[in-house]
Amino acid sequence: MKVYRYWMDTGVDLRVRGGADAYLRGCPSRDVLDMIGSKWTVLIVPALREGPLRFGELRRRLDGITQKSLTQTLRTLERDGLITRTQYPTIPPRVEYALTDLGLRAVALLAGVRDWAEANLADVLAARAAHDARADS
Amino acid sequence: MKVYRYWMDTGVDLRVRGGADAYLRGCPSRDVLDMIGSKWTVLIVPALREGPLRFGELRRRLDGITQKSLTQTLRTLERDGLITRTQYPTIPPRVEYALTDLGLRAVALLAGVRDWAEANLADVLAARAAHDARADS
DNA sequence: CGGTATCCCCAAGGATACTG
DNA sequence: CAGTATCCTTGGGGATACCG
Repeated sequence: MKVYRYWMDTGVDLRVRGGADAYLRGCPSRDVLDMIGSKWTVLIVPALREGPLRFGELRRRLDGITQKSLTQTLRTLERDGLITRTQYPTIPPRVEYALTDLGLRAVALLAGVRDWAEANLADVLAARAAHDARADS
Repeated sequence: MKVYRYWMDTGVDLRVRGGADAYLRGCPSRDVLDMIGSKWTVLIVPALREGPLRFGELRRRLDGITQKSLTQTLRTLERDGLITRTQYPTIPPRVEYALTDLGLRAVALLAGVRDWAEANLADVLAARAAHDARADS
């Protein structure tokens, strides 16, 4: 793990670690970015913060999501150890999803992203507007 | 901005703010996530931390990147106010890219993501391995 | 209720070639 | 040197239909 210590905060030549492809594919940044970059992850994980939810409850909360996308995202989150899936053998079936400790820590990460957005998004949007106003392209 | 205060840390019914589509498209989470989720942004922004770099220097540092992707990402970052582009009218041309204050603050955000990865990625990978080991699917 | 299975679209990003 | 232009591939995610 330590070999990646400076994977995104330094200017040193990254190629010294064995080639760009190896760097890019091996670097943990991809993993974590793919996780939080997933369209629904950022909504599902915080939604479970207050306690477990059933499949249908999640679907209603994320009103625009399709069954497939919800199932898919939940499976990935379960595989990555962020949530647990508990199935009760009743009829009709009842399935509950809950955050793990790791999932709870992910909420904290997302909170960091949220805080950055709240603090800086106005600047981003202003810069974008100013740039677009200079529509000399 | 305040209307989005709880865009990713609460369990309240998000639909109260006018429907899921409006929520999803209007929510700042998309903007910031698209920014940091871009494949090359997380490498370009920190690369400029030590000081300005020329186009070719960036390309060599991000060894696997294509000219198109580099140009594209730099244009987006410039539009969002994270970097500046300075062109010197010499022959051959010389173009330098540098972080703005906003860009510097983005480095801090990326550092937060990095810190999370360093602290928790081992758990994610372990969970994934354990899940895959139960290959009863 | 809580899924699978299938088809489809489209935008991000790579490969390649050309230029002021 | 620092790009633009063009073509092409890939896969995330939506729509729809069916199932234990």
